[in-house]
Amino acid sequence: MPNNKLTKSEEDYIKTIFNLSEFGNKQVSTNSISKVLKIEPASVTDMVKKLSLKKLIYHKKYKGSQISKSGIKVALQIIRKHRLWEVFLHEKLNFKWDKIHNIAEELEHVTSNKLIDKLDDYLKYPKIDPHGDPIPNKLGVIESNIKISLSDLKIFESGIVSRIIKEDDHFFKLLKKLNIQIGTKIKVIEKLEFDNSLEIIIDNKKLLISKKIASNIKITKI
Amino acid sequence: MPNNKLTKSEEDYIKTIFNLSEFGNKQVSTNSISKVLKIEPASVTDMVKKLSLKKLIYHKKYKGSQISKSGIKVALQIIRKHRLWEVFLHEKLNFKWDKIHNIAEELEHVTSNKLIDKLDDYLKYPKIDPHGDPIPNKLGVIESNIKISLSDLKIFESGIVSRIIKEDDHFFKLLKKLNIQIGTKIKVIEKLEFDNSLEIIIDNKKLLISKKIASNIKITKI
DNA sequence: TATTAATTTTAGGCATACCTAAAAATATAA
DNA sequence: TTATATTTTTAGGTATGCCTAAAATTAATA
Repeated sequence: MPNNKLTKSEEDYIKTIFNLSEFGNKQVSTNSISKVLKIEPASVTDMVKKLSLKKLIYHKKYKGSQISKSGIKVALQIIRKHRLWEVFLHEKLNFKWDKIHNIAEELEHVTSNKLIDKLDDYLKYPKIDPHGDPIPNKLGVIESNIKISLSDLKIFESGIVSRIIKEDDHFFKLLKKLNIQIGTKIKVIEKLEFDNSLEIIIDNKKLLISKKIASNIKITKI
Repeated sequence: MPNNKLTKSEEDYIKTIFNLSEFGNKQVSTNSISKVLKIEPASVTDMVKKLSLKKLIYHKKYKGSQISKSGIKVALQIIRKHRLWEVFLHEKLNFKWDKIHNIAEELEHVTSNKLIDKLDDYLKYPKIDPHGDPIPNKLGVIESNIKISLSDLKIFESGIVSRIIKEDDHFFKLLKKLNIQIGTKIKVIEKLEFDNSLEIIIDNKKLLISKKIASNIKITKI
């Protein structure tokens, strides 16, 4: 039960731990949090203790952190805010989809629940954000939809890009150059044994992408 | 020249000092800042020193603070953000005009300039916010319009309510009860010598309001 | 298994932005 | 003009959220 309002920092940690935990199932290491948030491990330990006291996560010394039920609840609401603001920025203010993440990162910490519910209504209750990520509803429920990683597609299978996992400016730029965005149709025609690169076809053009790139792109099979 | 980004606190102080200074003309006392922000005078002194170092204000020990040119520039941009968000909340999200202030108070600190310019465009460059306050443009320029206090109206003169000065929930509720809002037409028919109360007519109904109420309502004469 | 390497935690510090209590300066009133 | 009241500042303290360096624990490897 999250009684008190959380600080921006606390919210950032909860969101990160949730994202790393794969829906609360995995233990999350101090180091991994440190890397995502670019905060030293020692500082992460401090905060992780604090969140543990607030029962938002469970933490055992040297054993990593696991997000609690109330932690998940909190995380889903932050993610809801983030993604609704992304929809707003993209659809209403005409921001390019690769520019919205950083701004939404700030807007997600604005506290009013009334605000986010009215925004949701204004945007007509969207189900996914411009990156293809699903938007939790007011109760934190996410409508499930089947997505797999592009790197898990088999040879001669095709799919529609529905989500970009790594949210990073460099990666966004790369995708732009490759003409890959949400909605793009991709067919895999070869998987190289040498380094697991994928040969794919987009708009009738062949190109080669690394395993790392492919595993950061989620698609829905067609 | 404001080089570095300001913290939320610094922005709150700058805005407050600007508001108290009547467009940079008046010295602002440490006590008055303390009262508006509900922060102890000793803490105000700390911050005022800091802002002075950043050349956003001039401060002489025991003599009060005066906002500088670059301070005014900063203040106008914060005010611009605040009022544009108020327009958004009122017009797009259908918030009642007496509910928007607190939310805008948070949104005004979101940093992206690109965001606020796109919002301005989306809202079609509004000139006033839902309280009737003018919105500075990108360059900080405010379109002037002649407004006087309702308490300065003479007997048998009329005006349209264009601005509520005191931003306070109790006052908003009172105005609601009196049926006074932005756009309301008011005619003064009597000024009582006893306590300077005003007898006014709204919608053909007579009522009595105190000097204090009247001086917190700005109108444009008609 | 013993040693080395990596991870995590503890301990002690720092900046921000607030606080209280007391001192200094200024303003007001007798 | 002197005494008193008010305002403002100084001095010292606190919580938050970060840091570095070193110690403790766990993991990897020879």
